[in-house]
Amino acid sequence: MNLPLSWPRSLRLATALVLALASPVSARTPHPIYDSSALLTPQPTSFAQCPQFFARGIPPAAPPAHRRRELCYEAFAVLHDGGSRTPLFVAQRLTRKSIEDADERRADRFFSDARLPADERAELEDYKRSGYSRGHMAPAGDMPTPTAMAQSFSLANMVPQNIQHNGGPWAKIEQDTRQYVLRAKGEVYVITGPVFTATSPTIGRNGVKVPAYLYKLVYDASTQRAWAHWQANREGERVSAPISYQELVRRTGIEFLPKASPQH
DNA sequence: CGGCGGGCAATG
DNA sequence: CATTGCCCGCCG
Repeated sequence: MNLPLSWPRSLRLATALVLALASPVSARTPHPIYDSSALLTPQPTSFAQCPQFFARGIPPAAPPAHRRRELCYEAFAVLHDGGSRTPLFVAQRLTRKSIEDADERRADRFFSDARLPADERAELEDYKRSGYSRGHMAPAGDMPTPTAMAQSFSLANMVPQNIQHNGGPWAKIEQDTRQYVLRAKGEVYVITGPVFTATSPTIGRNGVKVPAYLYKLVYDASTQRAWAHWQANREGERVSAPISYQELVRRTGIEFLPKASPQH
């Protein structure tokens, strides 16, 4: 897409977004990046409509539960849990090219995801002065387009994360993952999520659950090798040695890389 | 040390 | 509501 370079940068950016979203925007509509409804309305709410984020096109097999909702975004997919008001997992497909494109300016505009029912979603006030940071599952630093960058700030992509861990060891794991993808032969599928315990605390009026652990599964489709990072969500936690795929499945109860879709 | 990427909050 | 400045940890 080539828009006139004589236009102001903001106009070119806004126009590109409007075309990309293929949604009519009136003259008084806010800048698409800053309008969560325009950001999300065209996005499907079933994994069947975004299989590209899953290895072999097959989403993880999680034990059935109520108040779980599938959300597709431009560069990632979320299984959201209304009980914890957080994602259960967030899936991405990364390639060398997508990482090379991941040079967008950080959007830094968090928003509550209006596609979720009000009694299932986190609000900005829940995180404010909670002592926890809004920790991306699909990292902002992975996002290859302005729209994907903006969408990554949905609270449906966030969990309450220890501030030091998020900015330290966890950020390093995210960087290491990007470095791995830059050297990989083809597609790398990454699934990131929280793990709660019976005594997990909550934050805010809506009771957003604070995870005890965070995991990040990395699956290199070209080598068929998989491993997982497993980190306690607490201050002082260091980058720990990766665990096996099977050990991650055992700890979470989620079969992240099923060989085939479940039979009905 | 500076740059970068993970965040935060105060300010008009 | 958008800008701006700031903190922190990691890395070259």
